[in-house]
Amino acid sequence: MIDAKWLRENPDELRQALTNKGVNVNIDELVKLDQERRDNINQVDLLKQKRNEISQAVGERKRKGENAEELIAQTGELIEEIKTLDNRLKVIESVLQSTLLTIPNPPHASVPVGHDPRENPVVKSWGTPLETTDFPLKNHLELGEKLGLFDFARGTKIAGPGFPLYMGQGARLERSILNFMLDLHTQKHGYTEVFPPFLVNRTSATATGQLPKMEEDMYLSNLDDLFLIPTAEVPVTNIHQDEILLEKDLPIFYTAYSACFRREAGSYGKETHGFLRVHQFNKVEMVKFVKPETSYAELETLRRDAEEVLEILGLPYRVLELVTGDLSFAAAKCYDLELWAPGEKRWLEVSSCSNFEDFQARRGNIRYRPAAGGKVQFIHTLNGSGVATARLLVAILENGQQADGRIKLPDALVPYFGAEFLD
RNA sequence: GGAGAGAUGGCCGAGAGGCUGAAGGCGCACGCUUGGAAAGCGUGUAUAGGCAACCCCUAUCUAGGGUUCGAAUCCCUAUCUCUCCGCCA
Repeated sequence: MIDAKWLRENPDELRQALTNKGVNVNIDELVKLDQERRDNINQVDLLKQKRNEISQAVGERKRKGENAEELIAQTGELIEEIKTLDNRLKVIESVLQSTLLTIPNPPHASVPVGHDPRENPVVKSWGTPLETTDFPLKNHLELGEKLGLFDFARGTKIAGPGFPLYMGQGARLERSILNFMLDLHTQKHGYTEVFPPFLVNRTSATATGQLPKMEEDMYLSNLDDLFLIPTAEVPVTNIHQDEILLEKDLPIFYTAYSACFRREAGSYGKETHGFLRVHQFNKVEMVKFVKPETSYAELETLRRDAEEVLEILGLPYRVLELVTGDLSFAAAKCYDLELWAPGEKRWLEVSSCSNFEDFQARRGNIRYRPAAGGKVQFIHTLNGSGVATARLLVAILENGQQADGRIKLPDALVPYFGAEFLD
């Protein structure tokens, strides 16, 4: 959420930032509403002060055993007025609040301005994408079918399209990958492992920015008003919802496995075969709570932590810096990591690393107390996939395929999987 | 699902219509003391909003309503926590 105070002082800056993000918001309306709110507060506070003074005087007289009837008689009108103004204020604040919740985070000044995802600059490439081999390259579906790694038809029978069913070595490989990533982040990168709830309430989904605008992208259990999480970011960021952290405890790094559930409404058509776009997938997420002045440095190390997963696995990847128009609702800056899938002959997004600055912290009321004293401040939150599988699995299969039909696993996975090859 | 009990500041815990933004303790910070530390002593220590303002004013004792000139305190509702019973991986 953006700061109303900042908005009132920098309406033009906000207007430009939102234009860059490709969003149209009536800023003048908001500024007006904010002004109305403050006028109302000034009025009603004055009346309340008067009422409190009278009440106090009544108290004093009663203690002395004196009559206070004429004082009490003075309050009738005052109280009615306070009620009226308080009610009006409540309406104004709820409209203002709900409007503020629909305003996306303005992009950071360093983010390249653009609207088309094809404009996202490639800021890094690692490894050499596998283009040709002396045998025909298969895609993950063909490879998986041959080795019996998953069964999409039965997954569809059980739940519906987009709900993958892993079988045998496929199931084991998925689990191995997740364990490998969790171990890397906890043992080498200094994250604390958490295992969060997979359903969250509205407050949590609002804090991270999924609500109110992306409700139709999530699965909802109507009876309980709980949402299946689209990413572990939601429950993990909300660990410290409504808390005041101590500076000495920052930064806080969490990593979590979770299944992720996405309705992917309106994305039928291309890119949907196999694992490329599914309703349920597995992901290891990294979440950081940091002091504001460090968040951009933390974004870079977060990205490095994600990159390292791919480097240790020996998978060629590239990093894109998202242009303003491609940034998500809550992000101020974001990098996407993409893996090369030689069978699909395309890049697959397996990680998004974002700095939300204080956007989520404001919505979730996550703050910290500076050690030197002074005012409590909003912290900055970041998160990044470290990384999302299903798609990672695709890249491992397609990059590891051999002429004889077997799949060679990256060395780092062998201890987890218990064998060098899928066969 | 049934029956009870409870929810107060970073934590523990008083308070039972006005003098309570809230005693006392712990913790924390600073100072004194000390060769240094511990102990001891002293001082300070919630958040948000309004405002140019650390003065001031308003609000906040789980949340939302109500009674009252005045509510942490009384009434209603909701939520959460705990205990017991039932069911259950």
